[in-house]
Amino acid sequence: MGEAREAPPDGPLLGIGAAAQRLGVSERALRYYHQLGLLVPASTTPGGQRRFSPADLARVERIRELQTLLGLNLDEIAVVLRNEDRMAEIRLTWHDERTSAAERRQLTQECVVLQEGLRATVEAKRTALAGFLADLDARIGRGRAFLAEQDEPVS
Amino acid sequence: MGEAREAPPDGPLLGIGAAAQRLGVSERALRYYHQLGLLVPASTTPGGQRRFSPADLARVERIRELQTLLGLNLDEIAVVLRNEDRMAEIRLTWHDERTSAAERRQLTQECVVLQEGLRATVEAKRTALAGFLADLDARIGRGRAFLAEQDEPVS
DNA sequence: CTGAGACCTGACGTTGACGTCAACATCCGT
DNA sequence: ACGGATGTTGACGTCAACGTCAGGTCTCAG
Repeated sequence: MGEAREAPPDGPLLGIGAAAQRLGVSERALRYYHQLGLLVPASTTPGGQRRFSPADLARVERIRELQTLLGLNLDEIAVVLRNEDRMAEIRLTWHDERTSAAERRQLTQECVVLQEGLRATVEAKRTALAGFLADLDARIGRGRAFLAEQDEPVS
Repeated sequence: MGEAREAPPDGPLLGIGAAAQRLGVSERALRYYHQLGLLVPASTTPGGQRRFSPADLARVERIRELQTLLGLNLDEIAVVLRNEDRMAEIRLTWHDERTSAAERRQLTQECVVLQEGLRATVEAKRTALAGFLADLDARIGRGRAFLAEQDEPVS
């Protein structure tokens, strides 16, 4: 308990090129996410270059997931991520500090409500997808039946 | 058998304004879909105005579904729809005509393969969504636990 | 037959999420 | 200390999927 004060034991920090290559995204995208405040590099060199931690990379993966899987735009993703950040922050200052339990309760409440909103939309999407799959399976089944019927013309 | 030759018993045909309103999309979108060949109105007036059948409306709903649910772009959607159209067409000329059974078999085979490709991507998406939901539930669970713990400070 | 809508075809504008290029700055191995 | 790889900030370009005019045409109730 207490490895380092303000420096979480980051693994290797990557320059923007390496990070981009590892993630399979463009450097431009990473700069863009930074510009929007979606992604703040773990540190920057005195000269102003971005250095990305593994946690940063994970965050980018999450961004892409929210994009491709849920079809959220970057503004919506910002909301989701800010929420998750607050939850994490609250858990960090958990038994710590006396920042008023009631206040914390309030924040947590808000976050939970928002997450449940997200959950609902995700659930709806999954349900719709299931229906879609059933439909597809029906089509495929009919197609396969057709093919089988032609393989054995006379039973 | 033989209600009308080239006129399937369409219900009411709608003008583009009514169709758009009923579907909750813009007239521009409908014209755009038509322009791309995604949506061909059931008929057009001698003066060149589009008249949409219920089947056309269903098609638009499917387009939107493929957009929002699967995140496909209109080109990809065109592929999917053309496929489905061919399957339907084959089923229509089913016991009819002598357009070579082998040929039909070939087409069906192709369609089934494509549909299965789509199925795979949809399935993958659903799986990913399930993982996502589990993650969300975990977060929400932790939040709720926090709140409950504060409601009963001493057990 | 007529006129108020409804509709048509261009043609240009918009928005989100970057791509691309220019001109300059920084980092780091030797 | 140096130089090539790597990075930085603007600024403009792009692409899909429409939005938004303008200027003319079609439809259909009365």
